Amino acid sequence: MPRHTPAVEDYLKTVFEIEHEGRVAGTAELAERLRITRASVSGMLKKLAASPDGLVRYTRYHGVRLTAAGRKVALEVIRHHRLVESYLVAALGYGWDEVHGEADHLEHVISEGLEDRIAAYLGNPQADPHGAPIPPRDGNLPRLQDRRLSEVGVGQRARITRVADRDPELLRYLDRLGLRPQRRLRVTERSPFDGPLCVQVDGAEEIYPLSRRVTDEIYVLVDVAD
Amino acid sequence: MPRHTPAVEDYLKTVFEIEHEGRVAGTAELAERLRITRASVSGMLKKLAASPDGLVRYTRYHGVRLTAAGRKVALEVIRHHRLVESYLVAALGYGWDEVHGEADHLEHVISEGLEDRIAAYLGNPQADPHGAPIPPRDGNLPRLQDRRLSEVGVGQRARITRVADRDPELLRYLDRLGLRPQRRLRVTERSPFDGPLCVQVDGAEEIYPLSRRVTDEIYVLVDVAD
DNA sequence: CTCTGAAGTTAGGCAAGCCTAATTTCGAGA
DNA sequence: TCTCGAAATTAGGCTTGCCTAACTTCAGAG
Repeated sequence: MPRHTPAVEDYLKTVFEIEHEGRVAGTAELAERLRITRASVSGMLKKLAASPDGLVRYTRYHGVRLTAAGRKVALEVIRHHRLVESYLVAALGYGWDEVHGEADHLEHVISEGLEDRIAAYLGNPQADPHGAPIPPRDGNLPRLQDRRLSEVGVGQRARITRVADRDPELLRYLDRLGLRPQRRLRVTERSPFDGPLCVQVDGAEEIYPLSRRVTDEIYVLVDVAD
Repeated sequence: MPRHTPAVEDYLKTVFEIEHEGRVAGTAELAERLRITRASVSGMLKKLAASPDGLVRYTRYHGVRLTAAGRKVALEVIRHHRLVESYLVAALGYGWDEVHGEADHLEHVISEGLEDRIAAYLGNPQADPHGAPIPPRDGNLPRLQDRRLSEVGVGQRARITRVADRDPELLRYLDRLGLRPQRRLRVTERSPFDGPLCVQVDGAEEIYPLSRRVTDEIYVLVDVAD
């Protein structure tokens, strides 16, 4: 399989992420997430779709979709990213709030051989330090049935599956509260009008009120009552 | 200090290496080592010299020289390269013949923070797996008084300081013969007309005949007889 | 069904870096 | 000192990927 430029890899990765959240990737959202102008995105999408690599299907004014080939490249980039994050934490003492930026650069430069060695060193982990699943070498990304903490009702118990990794400040905050993947919690209260949602973590005493901005970034698996 | 593109970093690194071998970096040699055309090198040198960064002094038809600023950048890149090589060998089980290519890409992407953590993990090593000295964080590269094995006279004893790291095949060959940094050897014979030079390694029985192509790539410190 | 604002596209430009082909300069030897 | 081949440079062109400014299209509200 051919090599792609960092820019192309970033587009594919981002399209994948948006699709994985269940939306169609549009110019505006891509532009915002890639921190470039909409015009630039338009131009790039046109070129990508015209390329013989066939990574993307694109209908003017109606967004892009990854082809199977494009999805494969995106998954490789994401695998690199999440393996690197895991490695930096496990082997070099990084905090989970420090690895995202570093991985964003390294993901494009890691060879397949280095990827393999890192994966082997870590024992082929299934998730990165933020709980995000690591795609297997040539497989797909498991579709987890988790949902935002902001959507959980009062009284329900849940287990944290993952948290957004983009904002280091948020990560340090969550860390202080013990809101980490695998941790269990219970929603004790929800105020109306996007008011704070209160959680009790892992049977501890204290109850934390969390803003909408925070609960939107925490994903949980709600206990089934049967 | 400003960031530079991988291309610029590669130019500076290569100019440094040539200067460190005691020559003035000319267009032809840079082109060959960077695997691009002379025309491209000419153009880049002009731009580099005209840039306000002042990394390089350049006289048309007479080669480039690094300024203090350029030398500093070059040393940082080389430090990255050699730390990465060392790390891959020490922490991820790479062979010394496998790390050069990987490091050539990673050297441009490593942050200062990652550089520090790698150096700390390794205990601030002074040399990479091929024996090449690692420049200290903000210092210069020690000028070792070593010379090519091809210049050593018959009967002399010497200690290997470093070997060229570019050719993986050569490295595997040297490895098989035990010709590694710190290893001691004695020159037993030199045939005329660039014929083979024979060495006995570390008091072992066997004597290996080495071609000029090989002895030019091994650097040694000859024992002083006093 | 029309209007309008948000979303998207096109046009034109620029910097980085590379290329080939043509030309100039250098410097060593006759 | 002249010449000539090697070394270097210039001229012109291409791709990638980004930009701003001007425009078009879409889709939802009235």
